[in-house]
Amino acid sequence: MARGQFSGFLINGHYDQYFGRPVLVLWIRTERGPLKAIVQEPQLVFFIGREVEDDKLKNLGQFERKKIPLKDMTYRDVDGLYFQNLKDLLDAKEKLQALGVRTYEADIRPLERFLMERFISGTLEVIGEVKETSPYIVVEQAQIRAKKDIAVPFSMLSLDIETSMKGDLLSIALSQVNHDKSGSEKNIVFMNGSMQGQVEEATPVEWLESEAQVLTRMLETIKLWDPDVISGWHVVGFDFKFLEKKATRYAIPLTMGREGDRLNIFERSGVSFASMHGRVVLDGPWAFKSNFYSFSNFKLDTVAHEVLGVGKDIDASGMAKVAEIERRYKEDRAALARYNLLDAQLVNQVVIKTGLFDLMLERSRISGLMIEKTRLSTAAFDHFFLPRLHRFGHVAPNVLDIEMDGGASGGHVFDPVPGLHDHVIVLDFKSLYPSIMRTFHIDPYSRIVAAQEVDSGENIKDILNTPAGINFSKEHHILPDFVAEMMTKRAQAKASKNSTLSQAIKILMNSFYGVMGSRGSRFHHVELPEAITGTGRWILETSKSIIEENGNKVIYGDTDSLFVQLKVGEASKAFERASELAESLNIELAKIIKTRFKTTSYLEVEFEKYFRKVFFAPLRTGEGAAKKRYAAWKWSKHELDEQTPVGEFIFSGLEVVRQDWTDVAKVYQREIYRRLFLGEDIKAWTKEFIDRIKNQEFKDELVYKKRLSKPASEYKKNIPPHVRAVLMLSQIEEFAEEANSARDVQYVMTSRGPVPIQLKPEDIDFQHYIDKQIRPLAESVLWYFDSSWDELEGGSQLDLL
DNA sequence: TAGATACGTTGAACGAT
DNA sequence: TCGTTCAACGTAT
Repeated sequence: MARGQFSGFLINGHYDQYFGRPVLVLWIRTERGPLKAIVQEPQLVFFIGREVEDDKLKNLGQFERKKIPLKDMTYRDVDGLYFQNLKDLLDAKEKLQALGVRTYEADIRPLERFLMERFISGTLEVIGEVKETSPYIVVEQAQIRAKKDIAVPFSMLSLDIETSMKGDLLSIALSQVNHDKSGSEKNIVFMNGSMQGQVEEATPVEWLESEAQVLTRMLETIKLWDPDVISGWHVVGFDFKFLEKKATRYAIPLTMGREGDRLNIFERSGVSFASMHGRVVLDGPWAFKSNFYSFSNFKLDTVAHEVLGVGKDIDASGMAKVAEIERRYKEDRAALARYNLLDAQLVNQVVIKTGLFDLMLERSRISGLMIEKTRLSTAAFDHFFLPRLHRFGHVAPNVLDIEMDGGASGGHVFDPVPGLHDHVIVLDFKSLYPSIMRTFHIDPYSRIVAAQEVDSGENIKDILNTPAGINFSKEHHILPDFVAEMMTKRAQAKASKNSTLSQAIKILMNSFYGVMGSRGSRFHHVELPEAITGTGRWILETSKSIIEENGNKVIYGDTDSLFVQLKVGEASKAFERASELAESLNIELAKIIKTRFKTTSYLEVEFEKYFRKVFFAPLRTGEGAAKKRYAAWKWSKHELDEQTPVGEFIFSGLEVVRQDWTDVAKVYQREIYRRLFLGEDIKAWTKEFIDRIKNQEFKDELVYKKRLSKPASEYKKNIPPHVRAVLMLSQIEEFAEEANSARDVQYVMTSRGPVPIQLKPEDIDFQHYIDKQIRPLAESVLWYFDSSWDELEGGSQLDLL
């Protein structure tokens, strides 16, 4: 056996036993192909208090207890318990829990512990005995260490199946690309049936005789093409589940994994996941959502259209789509193959064009989590925090041992002044919560150090008391340094135009506050989020005072933003004045923080945007103006000098941005605010608009769209309109199945009440739309002119006379 | 195989009139 | 019929 050295990107891995000995298996994408690294004898350990008597450990099987120089987070000494295999460790954890003996870090899995203790994040180096080189490299006795700045090309296979209404497998399309954008592409469609229709070169089809043959050829092809990533649109919840049923029926195991292992499908809190050895599963909509992409909706057609400007081959949805698929299967299988393959290709294209997979890789590099786990914020926190905590001499509790508490209050929102305001600038604190953590040394470790200092009365000058009255250590901390490192990296990424890396860092930093506030984190303590939000509120209030002492008025603000009204004379130099205000606020805040807290401020206020006009609508229920709801006319600098500035209309929180309002309401609201800002007529136009609705001009803009948070039949306390619509659908046999599994619904209001659009109702209640979708939006603005809806109607009646 | 809180609006449900 | 409460949804940050 020759020794070899490789470097690459960690795909995934797992704990296993080889010949009775524990090992970790790591799948790595290297420049020289896929590699399976086997690490012998990973450390299997958790901790218990030193005072726990050996007596209590009698029935735990084989383990070794060692004194180690570590304490828990209340400064109690701990010992390590070292095990021979994972099962013994988990058994011991259970038994000790039953005995009421507290364990520490017993819920950390061996692979994760291995990676974090070596500071491995995404890329790594493997040295060891090369056992095999084909079809993948196998390295035994592998030694692994972190290695940075490695780029390797991933190959991605997109899979899409077509099925009939009664559950036959019609075809499977596979499309594989290299993720390096080289453009090379492999395509195939396996069709269950004989050749039919006009076959084109771009759509290679294999005509097969049975579902079993289609399945078998798919598995053979995946093995041959050997992709690093398998993707698809709802590929887990639909395609994989469907294939699994067929596989069971024909006793053909779904050996899609890199070493011929079966596809593993499992559920967690109602969501389906899938995994296999050596390949990443990338489910399009799920991956886009968990990476904070936003589209009008998450249908492949919509996303493809918004990203690529192209659509699917079959322009229909629901039953019509299924019908067209079946028609093609009967009459034109080549056309079905084209459609099937196009869907598979579209998934690859949107993933590449949006940079989704690049972002997933960057998040893996930055967080240290494996690609499929990058959404797990608490795990990401553990990954950087735990090894550092150990080096400072402490172990962490299990997640389940975290104390429940009332939770912390959140950010501050100012009461806006209702009505129209001229010349308003918006100042924003850049990454407010991370910069608060950095400035005020907010961190699980610095909190326990300060608590210890208070208890012992030693080193009191080390203590920083935050505005919320919570203590942290100035000198001893982990998170503030990590935040500093991330901020520096992000600045470099921005300077070198690496927006993907910058985004990955932003996502990670933004998760810290949530993690510390979450009872799903082993580091949760209510004082941590409370110190952050409390400091945030103090900063916002202090900033308001500073600005108002200088004669400008703060008319609104939310968590990390301040809306400042310029004075009459300042309007013509709005942009210069805005930058000055931001700069002087930074300086003033830093001074106050230096004086009061004896620490350096890393807070940074930025001038965000200039609103020529902004309108805060009155509350529909109660006094004053609504928070988190405004419309604005934003100008850029050059527009100050233009005769007819165009600007941009901004809607925040208003109906325009809500998907549960109808299009007719949105069309109306956009226009009424445009007219408000430009000083054009509103009343006559509104009357006209109402008439247009009555004249049925907006027949296609009347659909309500709403999601269901649970199956329609489970709504018990009350039955809202959108649920009524689904229940109506479920009464009709043709739609019953669709209705029972519906996660969202589209309906229109008729004289019979809400009716789902599938039933194509004709008796639309136009008056409902006028009263419920237009009137409230009109009244918000009419209020400003001391006018009312009734007045409008009255006027309309007068006109008739 | 758990990031957070703050907020507004609608309409059903319910009890009092 | 009216007023109040609250479930449900979607949003801002």
